[in-house]
Amino acid sequence: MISLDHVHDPKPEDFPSELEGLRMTKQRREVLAVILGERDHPTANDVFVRAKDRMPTISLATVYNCLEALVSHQIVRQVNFERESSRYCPNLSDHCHFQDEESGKIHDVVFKDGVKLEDFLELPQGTEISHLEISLKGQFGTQK
Amino acid sequence: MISLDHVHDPKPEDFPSELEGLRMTKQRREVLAVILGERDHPTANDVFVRAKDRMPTISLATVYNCLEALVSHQIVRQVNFERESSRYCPNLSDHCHFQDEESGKIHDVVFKDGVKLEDFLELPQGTEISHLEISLKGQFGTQK
DNA sequence: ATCATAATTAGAATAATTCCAAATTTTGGC
DNA sequence: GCCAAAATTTGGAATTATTCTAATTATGAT
Ligand SMILES: [Mn+2]
Ligand SMILES: [Mn+2]
Ligand SMILES: [Zn+2]
Ligand SMILES: [Zn+2]
Repeated sequence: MISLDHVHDPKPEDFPSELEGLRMTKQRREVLAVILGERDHPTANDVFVRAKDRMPTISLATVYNCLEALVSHQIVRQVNFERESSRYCPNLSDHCHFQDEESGKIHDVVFKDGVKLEDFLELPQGTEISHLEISLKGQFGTQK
Repeated sequence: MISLDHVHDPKPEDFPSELEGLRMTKQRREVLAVILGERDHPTANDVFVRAKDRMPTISLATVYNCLEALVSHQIVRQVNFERESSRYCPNLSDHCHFQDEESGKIHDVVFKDGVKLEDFLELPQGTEISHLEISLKGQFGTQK
């Protein structure tokens, strides 16, 4: 697993020409830079609008193509809340998502130390989990 | 909270004329009977097709209206897997969903006894959770 | 029965995403 | 560097789940 998590305000040039076996084209770099730059879980359209700032010729289809490439190579994560449009998250560590219903903002939520999913769920023996998504909504705590 | 969970192969007539403050119209009864009858987490269109058997005049718009009414009155639950169409579940007890990638079938998964969400997640103090969805995908265990 | 309100219906509209076919860019071999 | 093949990008069309609209029908209260 790569670790791009610490890269704040990244420039597209910061990325090598290949990542996780995926060719890093100009557009893919730009899309990745957008997602790493402001970690607010943007939608595809958000990414499109932001990417156009530095790359006015990029198309929405390309943004979707890039997102799909980045997700399938596990460079970014796709995040879903019910039937809302998908959002994208550069945090590759184990975590889930909480949406504050007042602000609409999405927060990363990490698991407590040492907890394993199997400790929580009655899963039949031999179950192999390939994908897990936990999404919460509610009122974010005022205190930190 | 009502408990319709034990009702197997229900007839629309089994339901009272009002449930959880919701008027039980012919169509709402039929939609609910479909969801309780075969507990395979049908999509809206699945429900529509099945409902038409006994009520050939029902419309898809009505199925959507009924589902929205039943969900908002907490008589059934809406279940989402990534960007797939929503599915509907009559099990009102606390549980989450596992989709077997081989068969596509969705299984209810219950939480182990006594576990609380706050034991698993680093949530800021004062967080109020109004909605929670946990969706898993993978290979279902061959052994029971 | 009358009236007001709520629910149903068919079809149109919406919107996120995917598909398509053409144009462009990149790559690797020479 | 030049060329052919392969990969990527692009604009626009297509898809599809869901929502909306406006007309019709059913319900419940008086
Ligand atoms: Mn995912
Ligand atoms: Mn829900
Ligand atoms: Zn995240
Ligand atoms: Zn269920």
